[in-house]
Amino acid sequence: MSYGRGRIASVLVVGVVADERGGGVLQALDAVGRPAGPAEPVTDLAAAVAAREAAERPRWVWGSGAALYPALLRAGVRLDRCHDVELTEGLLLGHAGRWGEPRSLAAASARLTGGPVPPDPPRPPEPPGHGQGALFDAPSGPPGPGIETLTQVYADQLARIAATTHPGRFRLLVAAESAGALIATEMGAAGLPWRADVHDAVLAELLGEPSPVGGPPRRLAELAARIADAFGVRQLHADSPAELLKAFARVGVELPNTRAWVLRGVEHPAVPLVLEYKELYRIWTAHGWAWRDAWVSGGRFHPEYVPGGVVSGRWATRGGGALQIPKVIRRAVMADPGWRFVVADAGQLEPRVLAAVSGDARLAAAGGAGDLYAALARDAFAGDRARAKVALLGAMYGQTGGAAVPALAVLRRSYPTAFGYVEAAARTGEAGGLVRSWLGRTCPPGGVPVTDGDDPGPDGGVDPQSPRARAARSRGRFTRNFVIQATAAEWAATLLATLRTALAGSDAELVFFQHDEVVVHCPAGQADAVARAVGAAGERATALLFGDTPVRFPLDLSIVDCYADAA
DNA sequence: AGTTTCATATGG
DNA sequence: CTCGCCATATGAAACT
Repeated sequence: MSYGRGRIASVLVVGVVADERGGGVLQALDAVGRPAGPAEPVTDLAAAVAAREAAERPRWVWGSGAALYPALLRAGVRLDRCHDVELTEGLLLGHAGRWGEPRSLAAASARLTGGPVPPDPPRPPEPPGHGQGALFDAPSGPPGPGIETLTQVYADQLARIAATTHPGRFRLLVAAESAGALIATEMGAAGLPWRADVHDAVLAELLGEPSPVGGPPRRLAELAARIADAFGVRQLHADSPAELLKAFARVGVELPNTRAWVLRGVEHPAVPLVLEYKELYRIWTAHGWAWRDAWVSGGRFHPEYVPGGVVSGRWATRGGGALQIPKVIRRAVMADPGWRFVVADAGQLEPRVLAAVSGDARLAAAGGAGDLYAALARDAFAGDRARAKVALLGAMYGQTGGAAVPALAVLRRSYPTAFGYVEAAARTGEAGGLVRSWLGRTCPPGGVPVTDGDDPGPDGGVDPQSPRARAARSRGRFTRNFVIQATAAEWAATLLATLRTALAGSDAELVFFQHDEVVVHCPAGQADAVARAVGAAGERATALLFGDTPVRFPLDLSIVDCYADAA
């Protein structure tokens, strides 16, 4: 078996719009977005798209993959690549400093022709029981933009992309973002294999039997009683921070809050009980029986992924908390019989991104090692890996206090170029400016710059305590981290898109993606080949983004039956 | 009664 | 002198 295939020399481009009756219009386009033939009205859009995909595998241009692709997928049509006008418009508006303006095809067209710009319609979540109803959900309002509108906006977007700071990079960003929309739809439809019986067993082991009346399960009720006992009271809601604070105060312990790390520093017989209660209570409410009934069906967990749902370009999810599945609950994620999971995790992704984008040769050399922190420690921290790590993380997050301060000074001295890179991003943000990721995603604008209209302090400077100054520093930390986090998201999205292409036509399916981690479900006999394909996708992503860089982006790969067993 | 904010947990 | 980034989800508490 082999994965991957060659590129076709010239990629055909076909625009597509849907009508409300399952039909639509196709339109071949040339390299600059002009019509390259007559518009082709069709009555069965899914069939027409499927036929064209099989014959030419074009790049599809459409208003919104989130709106069109689910119905195509339900009809059994899988597409190789697309240009998503709505996602691209969001990226272009951001690049132009017009973050937050409506980004729909209709809005983009209105800006082009000078008409009134309609606000983006709220996107209703896909109903959990999808699969019935019209092939393409009939919009309740007036008919959507036609094929001429689509082609005009597409051509305009191509021109605007060409005018960005780094057009080549921006094209990659648009391609990755568009592919992400396809993958998110496919992944949500496929779902993550989920064994309800194993989930039940985990819950029974942790929580005891569920209460028949919907109250807390047995072990939680027992813990609550023992906590009340330890405080010498009849009853106590351990999940209420206020009650807990009062209870501790009565036994002479004054606490600022009831966070776990605060409680851990307290000597009292109730503490270990409370900590256990918090942990189990969380699992019961957020990932217990009710969660399973709502989100798991047919042996799969079906979250709704939202690519680009986070300002940094990371994916979000709507409902189900798919990106916060606790480690213990991952025991329920089991491969089908005869199948395996290939789990790949990009270790130390963000510091490696800093090494690659900052142009700091010394840090880039360290980034060539399998363990960047260890290399950093050998190079500049007298072998102290822990100190090297807090220094680098502190620099990327904007830490200014605590034990990291001396380590940060070492970092600044040894890697001035890398340090200066994040410092510059922070200063730009503090001053109210915009920063961009490596491929050109732009951060949202901030508020008013700190120096304008702020009352001078006693020494004539700006009061660092003022709300405005605090907000400026907060925005500086945001922009400082944005240039790293957003670029890391781009690397991961590029890997994912590359991997999807490599796996196309095989039995392997992408079933999970979480920031810097991807899970593929495949027949056991193909697991080794899939693992190699994932590794190759990582190398391809590195080359596409950074070209010839000494920085490596190694993947921790494991082949497992159960997600919880992944390294 | 319904909505918003707070506190706390989870994930990266 | 305060000072670590991005999120989602829950229930309690505080609002309207």
